[in-house]
This record gives sequence, structure tokens and C-alpha cells, in this order.
Amino acid sequence: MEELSIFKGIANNDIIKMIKCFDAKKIEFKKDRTILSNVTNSNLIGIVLKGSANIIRYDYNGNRSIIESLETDSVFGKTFSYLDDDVIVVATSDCEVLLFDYDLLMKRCRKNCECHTKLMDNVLSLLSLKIIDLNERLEILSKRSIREKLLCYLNLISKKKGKKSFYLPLTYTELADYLSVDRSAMMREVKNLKDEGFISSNGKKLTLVNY
Amino acid sequence: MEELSIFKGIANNDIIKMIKCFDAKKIEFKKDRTILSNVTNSNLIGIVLKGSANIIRYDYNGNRSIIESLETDSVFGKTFSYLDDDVIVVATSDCEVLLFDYDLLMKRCRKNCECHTKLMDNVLSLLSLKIIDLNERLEILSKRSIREKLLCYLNLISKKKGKKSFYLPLTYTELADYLSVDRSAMMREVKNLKDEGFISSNGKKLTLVNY
DNA sequence: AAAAAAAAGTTGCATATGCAACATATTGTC
DNA sequence: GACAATATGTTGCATATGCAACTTTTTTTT
Repeated sequence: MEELSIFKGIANNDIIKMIKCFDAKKIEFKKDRTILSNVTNSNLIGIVLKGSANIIRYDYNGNRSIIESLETDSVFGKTFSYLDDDVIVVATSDCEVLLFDYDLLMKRCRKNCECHTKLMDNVLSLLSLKIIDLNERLEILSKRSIREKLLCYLNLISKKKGKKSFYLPLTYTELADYLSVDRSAMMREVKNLKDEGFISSNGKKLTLVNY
Repeated sequence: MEELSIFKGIANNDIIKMIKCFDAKKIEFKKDRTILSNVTNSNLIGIVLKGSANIIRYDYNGNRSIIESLETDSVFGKTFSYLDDDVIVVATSDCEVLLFDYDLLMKRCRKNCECHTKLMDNVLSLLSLKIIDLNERLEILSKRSIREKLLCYLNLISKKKGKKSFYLPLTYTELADYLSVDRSAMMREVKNLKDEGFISSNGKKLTLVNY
């Protein structure tokens, strides 16, 4: 997947102009800080410039579920999120986020600055990547057993890293949330996969043996 | 959800210009015909103008799964799909589709026709809606039991239609595929929900009683 | 209108999975 | 370095779910 950034192909001084143009704010957040609470009622669109974050949802029972893991260049905001429930965005590492008003981006600015076109182009690409990510998670969640979900996930990671060995980018607890399965049941299945020789693991370092 | 169309806000004669501009083809398909085979290796972007279609994936075992149900104004194509496996788009009713080259849309045309901007605006909106749809399905699939998946799905439909009573837009067989659960197990759970008074049903007509 | 194909509906069975309840290990904080 | 908090690892148990194998009903095709 080629490198992509919201400002790709835009000159530096133009970037400054544009940031003014749609009243963007670049903000830094420490790990575990809330970047955006009550996403549902906010009209902001955000882009992760550095670091990572999670979109987290609490349903009526207070159950936490990780909707999405945001990496660099992920786009988030009301339009790209749920309509209901309690959705917040939380930094999973120290990170830097660009926040601006969705409407100001969409409805081209009065000055109609020339870079706006390029910027929308970039946003479009970011959204495409997001859709691919969502489809990936759907592929995983559409598997019917924990084993299949795990293998599907691990193979995706492996394919992305281009290696059979890699470090899990999530804690096992987070992974269970991401796969939407019971953590202890997942640990059991990890063990089974190890015992049966499909994977070898040492803590968070994993190696796909077969498949 | 407000009305949206790829050509919204664009004058008729401009539409004709634009269709030339990025070499778009409007094609009609009969129910059950394949709209696009081998999506993965195609560079086309498609928009459903009338009717409906399914994005279907066959995995290595030949298992069919419905990736997505496309309704009017849905966007589909390689960029918005899987990287691997056998993905095809099949009409689920007589329908009309606009097909054009993805690159010609993205890289603004040489003439840089003024409506291009508006069109990208519209595509952006359609993609946002698509992301909401994907998130909806993720919400459903992240539920851990068939019962919860069903209720989640039915409530979404009910909310969209604005009624407690509605007709299922899928067959039960398709619904099971959509929820990624065993059909007979799902039927059993539908029956349980009926017996316990959560829903009442008569064939494909359903009514949410509680909840 | 008969035949064929697809969908809906049902049931028994084996087991994978959620849940609860732990112990141990790791990480973060003062 | 001590304490708290969080993550990891394990196990027993009840049951929800996938699977297989049917019958019946509905839809489509000839």
C-alpha cells in the first residue's frame, strides 16, 4: 500500500494557507487521552498524523468494543462513525491529530483555493483505504470460529508486514475485542494452534508455520 | 438519510459532458446477471443507479459469502473491495449501473471541467454512506450470539424504515449469509424470539414487539 | 400444469465458545 | 522498590451454535 498523507502533493506554504482556510487545528495527545468524546454529536473530521488511536464504543450495557484501530492517516468523525451509542476516540500512543470542520472541507471555501481539489483527492484516497480496512475486519468477523478468525487476522498482518514472523500490534486483550470473541476462549485457541503446530509464539511475537 | 445521487446538483447537459469526460457507460442488467466479474483485477468504479446488487465472494473453499448488499447509489469497485479471492458483483434485481474508469475520475480530466468538483463531492458523500453501512454490518457481526445479531439487524432495519413492522429485504437464506451464521441455527433463533414474544412474524413480514 | 430448483422450516447431536473464577506475570505509578 | 493496575494464562461448566439430514413449502422453469 503506497504512502498516503492528507497533504501529499501539496506545497508547504499552501498547506499553511489551507489549514487557515478550513480552520484546522493540529493537536497533540498523550497516550490514553481522549481525542474526541461524543463523536456522534461533533461535526469535526479528524486525521491521525502521527501515532495511533482507537475508536471505542460503549453499548447500552456498557460493553466496550473497539470499532476500529486508527493508524497514521486514518480519518475519523461523525460521518464516518455510528449514529447512536457512546463513541469516543482514544489515543493508544502519543499522537498528533489534525481536527477541522467537516462542512468547511466539503463545501469548497469562498476563496476556492486551488489546493482544495488536491486535498479532496487525498481525502478520497484515505477513505478508500478506510473502506478496505473495514472490509478486512468484515472478512475476519464473518469467519464462524475463533480459530478461523485468528488465522484470518494473523494472515492479514503477516501479509501486510510481508513476513511470517511479526509482533502483534495489539495486546491479546485488545485483539479479543477486535475479533469480538471471549478473551479466554481466544487464548485457549491460540494455545491449540500452537500445540497443533500452525503457529509458534513467544509472548507477542508470532510466527505462522503453515497455511 | 437524505437523498443522494452521484449527479445531484449537476445540470443535465453537464452530466452528458461529464459522462464523456470520464468515459462512463450506463449499462442495464437483468436480475441474476453478473455485473462485474473478477472485481479484483478490474479498474472500474461502478455506481448502482437503479435496482440492487450483491457483492459476492467465493473463498478458497468455494464458500459463498455476501460481502455487501448494494442498493441505489452504492459505489463498488476494486478500490472499495478485497485484494484477494474471487469477488463478483451480481444483480439481485433488474438494474442500471454506471461504470467508468477509476483513474479518470481521480486524476482530474485535462479539460478540468467545472462539474468535476461537484462530482467528487458527491462521490465523497456516497463513500461516507458506504462507510456507515460497513460500520453497521460490523456492529452486527461484532455481536457474539445469533440472537444479538438478529436483534441488532432487525432494529437497524426497523430504524431505517421508521416502523416496527416491515418486510425483510433479504431471504432468510441470504440473511444467514449476511449475519455470517448457520441458517438452521438462525431459523431456530427466529423461532425462539417469536416464542418469547420479542418479535412476531408471518413469513418475511416481521414486527418488533419489545426492545 | 408439471417438473425442477430453491427456500423455509425442523430436529438430534457433538462441540466450540462464552462465562466465571481463578493464579501468575507484566507494566505503570508514586 | 513497593504498590496498584492491567494483561496474560488456565480450567470447569453450561449451552448456544454449527453441522447433517431431513420434510414441507414456495418459486422458477419448461
